[in-house]
Amino acid sequence: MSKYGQYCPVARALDILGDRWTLLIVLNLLHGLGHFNELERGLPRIPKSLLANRLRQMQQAGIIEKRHNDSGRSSTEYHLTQAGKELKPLLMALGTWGEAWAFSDPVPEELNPILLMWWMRNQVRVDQLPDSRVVAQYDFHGAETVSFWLVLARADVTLCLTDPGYGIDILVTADLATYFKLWRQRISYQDALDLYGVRVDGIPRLTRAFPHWFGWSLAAAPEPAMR
Amino acid sequence: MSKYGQYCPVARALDILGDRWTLLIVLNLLHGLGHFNELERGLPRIPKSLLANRLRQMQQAGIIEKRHNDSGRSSTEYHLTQAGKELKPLLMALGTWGEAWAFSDPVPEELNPILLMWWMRNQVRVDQLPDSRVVAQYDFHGAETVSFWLVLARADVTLCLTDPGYGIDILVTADLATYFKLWRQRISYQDALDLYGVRVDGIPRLTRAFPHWFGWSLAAAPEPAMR
DNA sequence: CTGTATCCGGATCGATACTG
DNA sequence: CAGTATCGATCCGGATACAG
Repeated sequence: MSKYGQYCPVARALDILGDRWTLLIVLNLLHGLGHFNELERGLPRIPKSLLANRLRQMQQAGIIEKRHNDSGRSSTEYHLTQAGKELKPLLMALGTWGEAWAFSDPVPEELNPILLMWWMRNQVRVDQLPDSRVVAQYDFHGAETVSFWLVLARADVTLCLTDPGYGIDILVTADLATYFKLWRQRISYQDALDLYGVRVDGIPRLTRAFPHWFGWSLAAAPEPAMR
Repeated sequence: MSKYGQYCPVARALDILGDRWTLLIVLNLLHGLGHFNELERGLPRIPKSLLANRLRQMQQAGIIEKRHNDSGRSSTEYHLTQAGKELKPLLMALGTWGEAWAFSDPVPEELNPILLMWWMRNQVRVDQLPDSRVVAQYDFHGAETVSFWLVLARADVTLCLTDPGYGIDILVTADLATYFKLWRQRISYQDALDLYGVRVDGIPRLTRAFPHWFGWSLAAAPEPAMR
């Protein structure tokens, strides 16, 4: 047993939550990701076997439950129980502290553009999107230049690693580290455009609306992600 | 490196705080324990070497600092930095969640009476004590019967494993598991006396005051620990 | 008494490969 | 899509020894 053996609420909580990856899995579940492979995408360095173990442990601890949708083709889904949902204040406290005391500029190992795109995909506020589908291309230049595409529609948001072929409505061009900092609100949207060389090109109707399409689900108030 | 490699405030916070024992060390520091051996007493299962490692890491992470009191004989003291002090809301969130969702009755391995006595010693509100020294003897019966003594004075509170020899002013008799639950406020002081066989004997002036001598440092409001 | 360093067996983690 | 299996590297727990 890897337990603390103390009759103390904090120690008891850490018995359940203290294992590596556990709280990051909860964070992903709070963001609405539920499938095994979705979780894996959000936790790039986790071994599959460890993810499977953690999910089993978390189920046993009563913070998540597994649901089998036999009817639909995408079968298994993990959901937070009430106990799991009530971890949100804890995750917010962690995030607040991390922002204040552990959030210097990104280091090279953290500049994984696919993870950034995945985060953005998951934070799209579909209710803010225009009626017709929008394709946004992101060109990131950093160590090397890479491109990704987001196909934004109310019914579904898809992240593509190759041009989906519908034509480009919005072209975002940015330094990768800069865009990470923008996404994390370390710099404002206006400063990103004015001072940090981020470009958002397309017809004005779309580029004006663009910064309002992304949200910040763990923030207390549902503010625009970028402003 | 045992880092998550994500540019995310939560992941960054967990890079620093996620190692085993780290948050429990912070908890002890928040309770005012500062010496190496005090921390060791509050973390009964931690290897000395691991405690030394963690303190070094925490120092490097900037959440604690080491102070050498060359003048006094008890040399080194560890203190929380501002970053460390601001972990208090996080620890409180952990405690709140743990109380709500992970705080069933104690299991036998958790019934360490010395740890309980140590917690009580550390939570004495010296300002509530009477002017003259009080000796309280605790007789715990559980798997076996054990006794401890608390010498309570404004200037100093001492935990003894043998009778200090000043005479006994207050005698507390209780089942060990029951007293743990009382200490953690899972049962009220009144119920402990009326329903759970806890006895507090001595002259009325002292036994009436007794439950107000202990505090709950992490609680938001400085309420009496037991009522 | 306080604090640190070292050693070792076992548990956990990380990376890769493989399966239904 | 949703996992298992395997294996070397790392970390943890416990004991012991050592220095101011």
